[in-house]
Amino acid sequence: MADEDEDHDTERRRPLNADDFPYRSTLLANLSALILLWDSPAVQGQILAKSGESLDQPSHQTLRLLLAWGSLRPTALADELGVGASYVSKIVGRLEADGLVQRSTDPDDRRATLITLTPAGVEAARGVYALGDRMISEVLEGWSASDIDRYTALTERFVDDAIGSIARMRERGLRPPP
Amino acid sequence: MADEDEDHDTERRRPLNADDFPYRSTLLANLSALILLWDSPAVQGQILAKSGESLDQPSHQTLRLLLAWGSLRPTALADELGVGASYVSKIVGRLEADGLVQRSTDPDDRRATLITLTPAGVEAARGVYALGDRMISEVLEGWSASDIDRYTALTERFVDDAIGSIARMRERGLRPPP
DNA sequence: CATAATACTGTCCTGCAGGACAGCATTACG
DNA sequence: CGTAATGCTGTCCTGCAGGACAGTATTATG
Repeated sequence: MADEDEDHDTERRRPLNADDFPYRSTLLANLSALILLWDSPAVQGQILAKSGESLDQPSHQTLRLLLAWGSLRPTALADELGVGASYVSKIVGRLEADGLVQRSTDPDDRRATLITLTPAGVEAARGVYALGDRMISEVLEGWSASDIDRYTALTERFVDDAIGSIARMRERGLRPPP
Repeated sequence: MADEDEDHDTERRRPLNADDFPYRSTLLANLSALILLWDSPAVQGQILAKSGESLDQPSHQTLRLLLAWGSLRPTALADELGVGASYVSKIVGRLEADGLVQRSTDPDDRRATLITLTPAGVEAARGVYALGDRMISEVLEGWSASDIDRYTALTERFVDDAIGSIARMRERGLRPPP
């Protein structure tokens, strides 16, 4: 592993050509590209490497969810992750053993459990974002303050609206049209 | 399955509280939220259901990558997906059997193979995005045309810059700092 | 107060994601 | 022209993701 040629073929790869995307706007194409970029092993590998080595993907996702939504019950978590309850139980068990989350009985319904991030868990969850934060800073380097503000505000609005939209989609139910 | 109570607990869940995110801006938090939303089983389930039933997740991802980047060689694909070459071979084999992609020898290096979407594959890959497109339309329903334009342009710029940034990150290598 | 329904956990088990390796082209190097 | 390096595919194999199910605690229903 001495003189390993590292420069891949990034150069020859043409980034998204908007003409390939016959959509109402190029917005979806770009949002998708964003997600592809974020999900690429280059980025995810870095992130997992950063965030306390031993976090497997579901734990990682769980921390993100807890940071985003606050305390959640295992069932909600299972819903969100799309896995069975017993599997969630195991994930949470691991995270609890690592001292990243805490279980407590829901005072409203003492059958239920609330999963909450411990301070260490918040730290870890934020650590997950640390690289992203640096990346974003780097990306925004050439931007004017007003462009940043504008983009931030629009993204915020978009996310708010999207949350509403998805909630409506859920209410409509998931059965596909006949 | 008669009177199944479907309304989850969407209501009680407070969406992203920006104060939880001690970042330079709320941008990262919102971009992350966007990705969490997109990755949620509610959305992904819909998308997979739409797009010709039988697409498993890696195939799905492969189609997205091919649509985004054009023809790719299996090694590049393996790189991008973060899996081994032999596994890619299997995925591509399945897609080829379904008539969605086509293998051809790379004229530049006849050892190598180029994977390209067939017309049917392009169709399928676009189908993957169809729901997203509808969702975005719905989300943007209340937006003014100029806000949409502004947001689209800013997102495009952001993605372009991010692509550059990630390319630079790759060149720097992936070794974590000591 | 008895029975049923809901929320979680622990144990057991299976399928298959996905790597290791060998094999077959093609190209690069001396 | 021989030997090594590179690109892909097929076969074989394993680990573990993650479900089914039974068990326990709490709450709802009549």
